[in-house]
Amino acid sequence: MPKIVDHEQRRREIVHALWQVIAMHGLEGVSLREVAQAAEVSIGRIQHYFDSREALVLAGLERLIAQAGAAYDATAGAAPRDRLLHVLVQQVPRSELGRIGVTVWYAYLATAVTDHRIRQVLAEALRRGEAECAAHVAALRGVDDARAGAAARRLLALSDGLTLRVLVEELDPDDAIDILRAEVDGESRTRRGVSR
Amino acid sequence: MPKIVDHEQRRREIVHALWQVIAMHGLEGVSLREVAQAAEVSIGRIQHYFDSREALVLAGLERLIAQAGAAYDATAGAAPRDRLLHVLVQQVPRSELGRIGVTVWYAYLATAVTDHRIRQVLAEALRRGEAECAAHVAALRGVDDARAGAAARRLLALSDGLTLRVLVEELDPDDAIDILRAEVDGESRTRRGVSR
DNA sequence: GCGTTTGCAATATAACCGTATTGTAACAGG
DNA sequence: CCTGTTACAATACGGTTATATTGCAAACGC
Repeated sequence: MPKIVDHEQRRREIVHALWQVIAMHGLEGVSLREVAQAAEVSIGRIQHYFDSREALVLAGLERLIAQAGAAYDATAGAAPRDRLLHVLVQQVPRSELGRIGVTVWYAYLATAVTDHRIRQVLAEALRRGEAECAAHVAALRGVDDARAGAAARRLLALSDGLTLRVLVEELDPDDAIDILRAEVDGESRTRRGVSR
Repeated sequence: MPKIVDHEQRRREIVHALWQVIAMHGLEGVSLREVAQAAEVSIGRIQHYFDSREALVLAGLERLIAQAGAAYDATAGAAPRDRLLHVLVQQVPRSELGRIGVTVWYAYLATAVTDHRIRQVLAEALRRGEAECAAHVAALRGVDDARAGAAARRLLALSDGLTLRVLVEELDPDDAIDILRAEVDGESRTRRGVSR
């Protein structure tokens, strides 16, 4: 019938603009006007592709998760140790571009505390990440599932905390990565002790 | 001359209401009207005691830091190990009241990423906490300052990450505390190995 | 070419925002 | 008692917000 455009691309453009705005002014600073300006499109267009501001914000989170998942899947061929390290290190911002992505991620994480819709989506992603991580730990150290899960939780929490400190500029990204690498490679607390 | 009231108490009441609002709706949901309603006072009163919304929000952060500092000072007589553990564990929300405080703290932490005024105030508090922590680690393990500082950063980051996961309800608070305790007591990576 | 459906842009609307302004009740000091 | 100052409360104002509504141009099937 009429005028066919690439919906997927339109949505992607808008969500990219959304991320820009979040990275600059936080989720608090997200308004349709601001996003429209960043995307250089009209408000009408955004309204056409997203039912509401809330729906847009949620779509932004879902795409962020999907993108991180794809980046992880791309490491499918690597050794467990490398994949584990990748998961832990990926979020530590090294470039300005990486910093934007992580800033957006933490903006969502923070609002998840008070917004239960966002928490649902985010919690599921966290759980998936933890399971992946645990599998690698199990493969790497040959411990049972319970121990691997606990170790995975610890590693991920450490990675989150380090990332947070890098974000508020209280920690150098390279230091954070060094700590994580040491944690993955030189671990002796599992009583099977690889002892570097 | 006229009508003397307790300024300190008035301000405290308003800031408490501010925290309530932040804990419920995030910093995004903070408006003078909302805070006024939570405090059961008029908007005029808030305006009388705080120059602007921004000043109120900042005062909320400063009071939060001061309160945490006081709680820490109250442990002055305890052993280094206990004080260290206190710093790490204090923020893990165990009660509903504690949860409110930590929620507010993380709301500020998240906006610090994009708001540089808040980052300044917050970064200084983080640095102070790290220094305290490092001193205890040094006393506890007898390592040099550089190593103690690195260990302190690691412990604090771990605590932050665990707390974050408790907040989004992906981790049980008791599990988080167990991990932290094990980290403080059963640490063997420092090559002085206390070996539990 | 024609009608229909899509893809928007433009505009209207109603709510809410921070802040400035104005008015007033209370009270301490002379 | 009176005067001056404080501590507000009430309200007005200009701006921004999300969203609903309206209208129109483009383009495909026929």
